[in-house]
Amino acid sequence: MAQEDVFKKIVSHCKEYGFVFQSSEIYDGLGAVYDYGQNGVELKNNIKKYWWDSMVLLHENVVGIDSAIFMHPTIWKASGHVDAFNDPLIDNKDSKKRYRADVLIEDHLAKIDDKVNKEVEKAAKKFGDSFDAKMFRETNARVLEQLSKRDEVHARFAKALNDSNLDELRNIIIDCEIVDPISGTRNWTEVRQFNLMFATEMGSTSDGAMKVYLRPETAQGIFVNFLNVQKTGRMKIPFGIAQIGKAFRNEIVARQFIFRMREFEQMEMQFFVRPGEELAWFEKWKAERMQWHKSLGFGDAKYRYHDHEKLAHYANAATDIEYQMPFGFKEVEGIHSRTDFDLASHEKFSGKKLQYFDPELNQSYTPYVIETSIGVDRMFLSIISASYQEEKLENGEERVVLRLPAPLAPIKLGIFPLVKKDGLPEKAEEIMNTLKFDFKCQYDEKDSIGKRYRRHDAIGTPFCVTVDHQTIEDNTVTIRYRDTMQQERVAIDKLSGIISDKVNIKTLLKNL
RNA sequence: GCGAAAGUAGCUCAGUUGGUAGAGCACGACCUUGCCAAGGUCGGGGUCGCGGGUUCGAAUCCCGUCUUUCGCUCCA
Repeated sequence: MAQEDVFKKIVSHCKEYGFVFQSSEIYDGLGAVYDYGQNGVELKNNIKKYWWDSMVLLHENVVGIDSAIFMHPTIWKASGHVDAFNDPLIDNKDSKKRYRADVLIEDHLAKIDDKVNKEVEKAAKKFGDSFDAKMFRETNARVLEQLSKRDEVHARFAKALNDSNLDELRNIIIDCEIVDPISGTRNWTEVRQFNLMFATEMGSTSDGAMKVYLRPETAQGIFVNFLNVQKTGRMKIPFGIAQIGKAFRNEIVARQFIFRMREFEQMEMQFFVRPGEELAWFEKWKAERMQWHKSLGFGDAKYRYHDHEKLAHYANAATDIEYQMPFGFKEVEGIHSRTDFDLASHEKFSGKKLQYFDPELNQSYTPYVIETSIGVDRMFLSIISASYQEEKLENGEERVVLRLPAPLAPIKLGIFPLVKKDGLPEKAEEIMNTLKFDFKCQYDEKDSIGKRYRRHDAIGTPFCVTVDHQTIEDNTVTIRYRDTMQQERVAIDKLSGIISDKVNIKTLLKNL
């Protein structure tokens, strides 16, 4: 089966079995926004718990917070998002290609500069050591004109950028007769601004409302609380702050199901270290995070690192952990060495000192930061993709089974009476009522027993028990395993012992 | 945003040159059966994405629009 078909089936499966629904579906949907259904939310919560516990429970020096989605707007100036998330874009109508208008102009100006410089060099050769720019200008009207035209465009460009004047950017492209490198034409659309941050207003308009953004990442909530946590928690460097929460990006193109959404959830941890020690910590977290993924048992070959060659302005090392999705290897988690960029920038913009006094070194410094940032929804997709299997059975039939790691499964145990009479439903309910405090159980008496097993295969339930007539006599049930489809007869009071360990997040954590 | 394709029941789809909408699965009730998607009877569910137009009559033809998917593009 082609990979795209597998992906389509996974998307359908997610809807059919209550994992993921398109947002606002009865109103034709809302682009690139999705809702998690009754099974999806359980799986997602389990993923979050696995991450949270691996960070906060297993590391004495990592604590969590839950910061607000709304933050002071200046935070996004300090973080660089206000500038970096604003791209003026223009399309060429012939080649159908899209360009950043400012990059187009910059490239053009670089070419002109190059050309003028060559002319100057040529003249320098001709005039020898006695050459100077003034002399050259006086003797070469043509180049003089070029120089002045160049300076004029540079000035216009700088002003247009400063004013965010989109029309002027387009005028420059037209006036400079910039052509599309592919189509070679000058058939351009308008320049449009794409702001990747969602904005809303806070405060009543009569008082003068303030424009606030929905956070495009959770990390800044951690940075601005760095001192609060460090002081009140008496944290000593090195230490980390973890957070799980929603983030919002107004993506130009959001595609591939829940892989790229406009509203999504992140699990981020910022780890504060001594300057100079950041690269060693970067390597440590890089390895540790990979181990977290591999512990799910989907096969090590499904994961790889992708080291960044081109680094963002704040980073001095960066890597992605990629997972082999049905549509190729894709980033699931990013690990970045962010230097002191964020804390230093917030110091500058807020005017508050964000430093740590290190008693061992007997000095204060702005800590360096290693960030681990993982998309919950991408993780969800990778787990569903890895777990979804269509199996050919010995009898020639096919079954669809979600081989989720048991601790992540939405339902841990299906409880069925073999028939809907003879007191079997009552007995099944009784078992349900004793076990439901320990893990998520689901009772089902509808349809044949085989059908009920298959329904639970489809949502990844690792265990099902069936109450039959023998149960009434000797208090034993059959337990049926999802992966092998094998059954065995066990005493009811042994059930909890058999299942508990296998479905506990602890089981995953102990592999780390 | 550009280009292409698609949109009919919860799902997968059929629907003839235009004549008031169908199947399988799923869902609900009951009967029979009882360990791997059983059989039977009955039943619920659709203003055919939405809005206009042509026509005596539109799921079907025309225009517009919305949404989705894929490609381009972008991606901290």
